[in-house]
Amino acid sequence: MKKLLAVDGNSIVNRAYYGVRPLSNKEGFPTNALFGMVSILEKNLEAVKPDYCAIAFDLKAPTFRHEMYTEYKAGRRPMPDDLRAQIPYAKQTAAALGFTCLEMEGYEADDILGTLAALAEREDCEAYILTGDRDALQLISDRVHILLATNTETVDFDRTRFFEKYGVESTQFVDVKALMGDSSDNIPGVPGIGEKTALKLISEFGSLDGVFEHLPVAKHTPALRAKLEGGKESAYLSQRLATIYRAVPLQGTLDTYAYNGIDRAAALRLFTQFEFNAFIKRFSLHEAPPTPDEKTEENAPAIRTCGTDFVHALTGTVAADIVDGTVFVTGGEEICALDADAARALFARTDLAIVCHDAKRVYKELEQIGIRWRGCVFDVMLGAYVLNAAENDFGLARLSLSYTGESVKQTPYHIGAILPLYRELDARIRAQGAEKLLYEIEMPLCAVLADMERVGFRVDRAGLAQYGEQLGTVANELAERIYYHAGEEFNINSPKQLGRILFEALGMPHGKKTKTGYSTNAEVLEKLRPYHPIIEDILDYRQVTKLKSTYADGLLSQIGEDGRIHTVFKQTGTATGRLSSAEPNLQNIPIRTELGKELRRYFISENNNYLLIDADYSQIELRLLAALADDAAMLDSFASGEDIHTATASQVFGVPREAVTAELRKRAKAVNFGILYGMGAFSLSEDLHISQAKAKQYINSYFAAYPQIDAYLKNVIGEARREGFVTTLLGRRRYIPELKMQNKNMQHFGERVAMNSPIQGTAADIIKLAMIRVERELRAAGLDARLILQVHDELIVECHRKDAAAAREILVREMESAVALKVALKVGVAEGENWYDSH
DNA sequence: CTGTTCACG
DNA sequence: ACGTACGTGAACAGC
Repeated sequence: MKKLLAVDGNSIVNRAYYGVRPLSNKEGFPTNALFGMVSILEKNLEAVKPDYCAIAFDLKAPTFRHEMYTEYKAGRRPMPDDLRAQIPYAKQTAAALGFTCLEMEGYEADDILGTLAALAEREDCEAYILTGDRDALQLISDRVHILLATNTETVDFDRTRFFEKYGVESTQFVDVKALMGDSSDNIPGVPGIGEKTALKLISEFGSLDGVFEHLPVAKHTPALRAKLEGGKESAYLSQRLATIYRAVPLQGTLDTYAYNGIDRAAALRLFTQFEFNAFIKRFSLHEAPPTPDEKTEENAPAIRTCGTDFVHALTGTVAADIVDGTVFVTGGEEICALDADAARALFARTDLAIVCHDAKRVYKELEQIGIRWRGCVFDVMLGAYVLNAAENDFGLARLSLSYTGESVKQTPYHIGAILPLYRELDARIRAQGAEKLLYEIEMPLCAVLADMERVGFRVDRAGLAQYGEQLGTVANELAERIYYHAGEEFNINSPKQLGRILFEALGMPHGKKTKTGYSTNAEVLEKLRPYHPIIEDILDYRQVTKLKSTYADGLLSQIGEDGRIHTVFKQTGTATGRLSSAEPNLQNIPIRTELGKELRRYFISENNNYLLIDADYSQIELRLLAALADDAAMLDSFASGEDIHTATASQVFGVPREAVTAELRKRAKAVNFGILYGMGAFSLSEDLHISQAKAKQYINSYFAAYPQIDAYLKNVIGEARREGFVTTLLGRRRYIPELKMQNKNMQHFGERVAMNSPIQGTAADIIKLAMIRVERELRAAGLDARLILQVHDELIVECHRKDAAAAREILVREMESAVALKVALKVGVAEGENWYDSH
């Protein structure tokens, strides 16, 4: 039997809106109801596998029910603005998913659904009505199911299920409503009669008519009889209001609503706009539609237009195109299958400007086949990152759609997408004054990063393995002791099991709870230390197993055949402009505890003839805060060369510098850090274990001591609110949609982001510039030295001993002079045979 | 696949 | 009543 899926659009969108946490795209447009709707529709398309699909919406205009009863649906809270804004898109989106959208003046969505259900019954078809509204349950019949969507699940109500739940037939449901009323629709019912009484009456007398026909003879309590007598008229009005009308003048047969699958182009366009990347993936919208027959020849028209000898050789490997003398290249997975000679000829040409997507990858892939090429003039991925670092998909497909409105599916290589994208991005970058950032920082940097990744960092494999074994022994001993204390063996790594042991078996007082249970993090355990010796063992166990699994074992598995670890630097991975490091992450190698710091002894130089030189910016973020805010007091402190936290302590606590104790300095340091993050009194009080009042007092004193910092931070927030984004020194943008959201917590988060991002991002701009200059100077001086790692404010160079002094000088000089600000940038430097000694 | 925890700047 | 300092990546548990 064929199946119809008919959806109450308003009801489902409404459920979705309240069921899904607030979401928005980078422009601040709310998308949570849309997200929820797509999710529900997808699930039910999958479950029902319908032959016909329709979705009905209410219109604003009054319906026949309002004519009957002017109070109908009165007193409803108006739809929230951010939900209303999503409704037109909900219609478009449902249509893109293959639903025929229906709306009819004078009728509600329910009536349309009722009419469709009746149509389905006439055409011998099974109907599934998807709604969140129980009113629709009256439509249930042998052929009509109601899929009742709640926040957590969708329940399939058929006749049996309905009877089990309510004890009456679905056809009697309207009469129940007629008695009990419905506060959400403002249907009056009989005053004083609720659901229980209504169900009892209808099940006893069969119908509303039955109830009133038997009224003279039925043995009701006097009170009930009085209510019924007084409420007869209201009951019959309510019955008419509650009855879904099943003869809405719809045109056509069921075939009008035939389901033809989703409109991939439309869905991709909408999902891209909403930034529903998970759905783009789930529906495979980025893949070419499955038409394998035509693939081979027809799908690569752009390649065929590249009618020159060398590009011909690239067919099926690199995507390349020549337009106006420009070759466009994008990194493909199979680039290593290139004909090397043809590629060498292509990349040796100096008369071509070559534009890529993900140039670093192209550089590295070419290197695999022995071609060193660093000549990309524009990387569309980096171009988009400069325009808004807060995006998270910088894939070519998404960029094309967002910036040129083209969906790229004509070839697997997206060739034609690159030129229009390049033109659009270049224009936008110039318009926002970020040319220098792209052309002088990100583009040259990606070449530097490609080299750093290729060179890698040597690791002492045997030493690291031995360290790992020691950790293993210690972990086992600790585990035994923990089991002994607990009186049983359990998985210490499972917060759930650990919580059970600590807070149930051993009965310790639990602190915070997480979404899923008790919190067992280090902060909580620290407070439990005095209660039981098991706590110390657990903390030690956590530390030791973390070191072993993530670092000892984890890093060992990543050592290449050359004895070195080759991390991947992600250049578009952070919202602030920083790099990130992955596979493995070399930017989070332990240093804060001695046991962890030992790891750094196994990060070594190439051999005895080489050294590691480690240079790091001292307090770069605080210095930038002083400079960006142009705060006289803090600039003075830096200019005088004194310890900044001591100076802050002196200012904030009003004591002479000589009187600043270690404790005061510690507190000032916490405040300095907190300010960078836009911290509030609560967090500072937690951090320093002081009262919130005291913390507030510290913050007030701080801003009194540094009034320009206060003004600067307020100003940044105001600007971010007006413009929608914040900018770094070199013009990198981060859009902050959170500032426009209704949710207060999100707004506060947006404010903290607005305060922190320009500082963190400017520091990132600066060290990137320094990296380019350092690498260039090392080459220019002909030194046997190269950059191998960056850790946000720190650069590591591997260098032959004979060149160490020169390399060290270049590092410090180029880092300190990368930009000229009102504050000096200071660099500390050290060297050694391993990272432990060189830091 | 998500949540928790913890490593870094 | 809630949540509460910015930015990351990896391992593990458990659904």
